[in-house]
Amino acid sequence: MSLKHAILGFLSFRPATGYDLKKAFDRSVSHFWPANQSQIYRTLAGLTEEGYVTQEIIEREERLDAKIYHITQNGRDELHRWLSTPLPPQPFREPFLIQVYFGGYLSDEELIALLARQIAVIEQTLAVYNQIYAMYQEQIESREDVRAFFLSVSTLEYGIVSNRAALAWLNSLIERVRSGNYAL
Amino acid sequence: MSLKHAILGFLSFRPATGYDLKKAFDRSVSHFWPANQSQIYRTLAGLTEEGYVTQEIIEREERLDAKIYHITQNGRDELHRWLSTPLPPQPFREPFLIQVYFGGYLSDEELIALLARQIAVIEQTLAVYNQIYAMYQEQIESREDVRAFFLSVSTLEYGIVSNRAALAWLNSLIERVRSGNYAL
DNA sequence: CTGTCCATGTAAGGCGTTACATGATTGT
DNA sequence: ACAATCATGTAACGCCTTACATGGACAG
Repeated sequence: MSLKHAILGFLSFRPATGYDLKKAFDRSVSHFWPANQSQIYRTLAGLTEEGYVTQEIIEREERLDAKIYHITQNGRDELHRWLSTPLPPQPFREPFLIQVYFGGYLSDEELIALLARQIAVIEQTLAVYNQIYAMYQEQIESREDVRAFFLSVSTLEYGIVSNRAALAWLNSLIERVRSGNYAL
Repeated sequence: MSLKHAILGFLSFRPATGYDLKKAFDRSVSHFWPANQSQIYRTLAGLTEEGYVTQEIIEREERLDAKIYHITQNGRDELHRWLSTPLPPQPFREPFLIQVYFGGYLSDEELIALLARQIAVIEQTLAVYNQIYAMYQEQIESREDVRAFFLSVSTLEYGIVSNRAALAWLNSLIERVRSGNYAL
């Protein structure tokens, strides 16, 4: 379960509430690990039981208590252990590719529409990634933790290069469908 | 739920048992849609209820009945409808990138080992994909359904180009970690 | 006679999503 | 007056995985 370790990672930077964590995810790793709110709370409960984090409870009369989570030494050890542990190959599921796989049932028009839509989606994603990347480029000079920062930003690079590859493939596919050149 | 439609896709080629389908998945789309046996059986039950497939029951005394599934016209319609329907953007989860994101906690050695392992895994995958692709290249000339065949094979191309992009990124990352050049 | 193939499923549990529910504070 | 932000959670459901269970046929 990687959500667990991603949460430990964020808590290793600073203590946070579940709400803070949700924002941290959305701001940084959501492009390769979208996290959902209710699950963050459930995972935090689990981490507390396992002794990887502790709760600092802030009572707020009339409302539910606010809870600030702190990582324990145990939690830091577990994080480091996991970071250097090879992960088993991950199953990868891409429904869009199923559509292409059975694309023989679609007309050229339908097929090209399908591909063009996908291109539009990816181009939008890339525009966002590029913008964020540019922002990081400005920031990096003034940072003390250059190495750690660089590594975290490199995951965005991954997003950019893999989306570019997908885009090139889609464009070439449209071209070949249009020209009827079905050579491999 | 795309498994449903992938199954309909295979049944549109020919009737099959759950067992046959499992093999069909493993042989063709497992690189972007690994399917698991128990789920295939459950999904087939659902498809039957929905009227997209029918069961031809072969009784085998002493053993569980064998069931051959046939797609109905309703099922073909549903397949076509789904194939041309835009899919909502898919959440994408890659735990390896979480490891890189928090890679600041690892030493250069640990980090490079992590990246090198990933490179090895991808290179192996690519070797397999390339081999299968070469096999298809030989086959395509003698096929009548060139267009449909071409489209199904193009999903393998996707696997190849996206893995190549990942590989290039990993190599560049190792290089930069080694040289301590943390520029973006 | 051991293992692999064929062929079916059930059970249990984890991960993840969507929807719902509460309530104070701050900004427009 | 209304919406957004802060902050917590529960409930229900669906997808997917892992493990387990059965049993004939056939090949080495």
